[in-house]
Amino acid sequence: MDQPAIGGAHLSAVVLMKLSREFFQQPTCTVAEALLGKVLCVHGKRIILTETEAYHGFDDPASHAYRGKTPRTSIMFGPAGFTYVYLIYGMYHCLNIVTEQEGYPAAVLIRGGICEETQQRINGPGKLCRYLSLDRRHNALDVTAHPDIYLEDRNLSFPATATPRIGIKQGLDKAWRFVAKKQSSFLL
DNA sequence: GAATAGATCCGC
DNA sequence: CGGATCTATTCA
Repeated sequence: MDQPAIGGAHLSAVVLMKLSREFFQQPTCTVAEALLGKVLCVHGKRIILTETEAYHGFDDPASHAYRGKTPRTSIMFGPAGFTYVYLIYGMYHCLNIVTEQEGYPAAVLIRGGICEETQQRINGPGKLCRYLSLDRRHNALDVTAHPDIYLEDRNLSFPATATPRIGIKQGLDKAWRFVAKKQSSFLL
């Protein structure tokens, strides 16, 4: 266990808990919704997440793993907490975090958030990866162990609205996209 | 090998 | 609404 030391000596210590593998092993929609308000840290840049999508299982035609394991999607079948970064439309990258148990294909797509430093809103997975300089070199990294790519829990919880996912033509019956409600005091 | 559709974004 | 731009996957 690598829990932070929050013993008696700490005064105004902010509890910055790095999200653990157990967190990502939960059901994919649970993880996707719980990620709202969590902070994605990549090479020093911090994004407060406000929009995610779940892709999982064998009954989800929008999932890359729908037709079984392929070289590209094999990471989705692996253990939770690893990145799945792929190139889309020849020019953009999308960042996902693998969820659930090994052998079950599942991941959460990171779609948007707010840059902590500039308060600038970032919407869209392609723009988010471009902003963070993420590409396929960052595929299959363990976000529960990587020193520069991880997620933080600040004990914020953003109420979520669930909607159908964006940019897909199948699986529109599922409300697996989670967006932070704007009423949240944090989001002005 | 060739064909095709794609978890996007931007500009007209 | 179409173009950019490329590749994973499927089909012959």
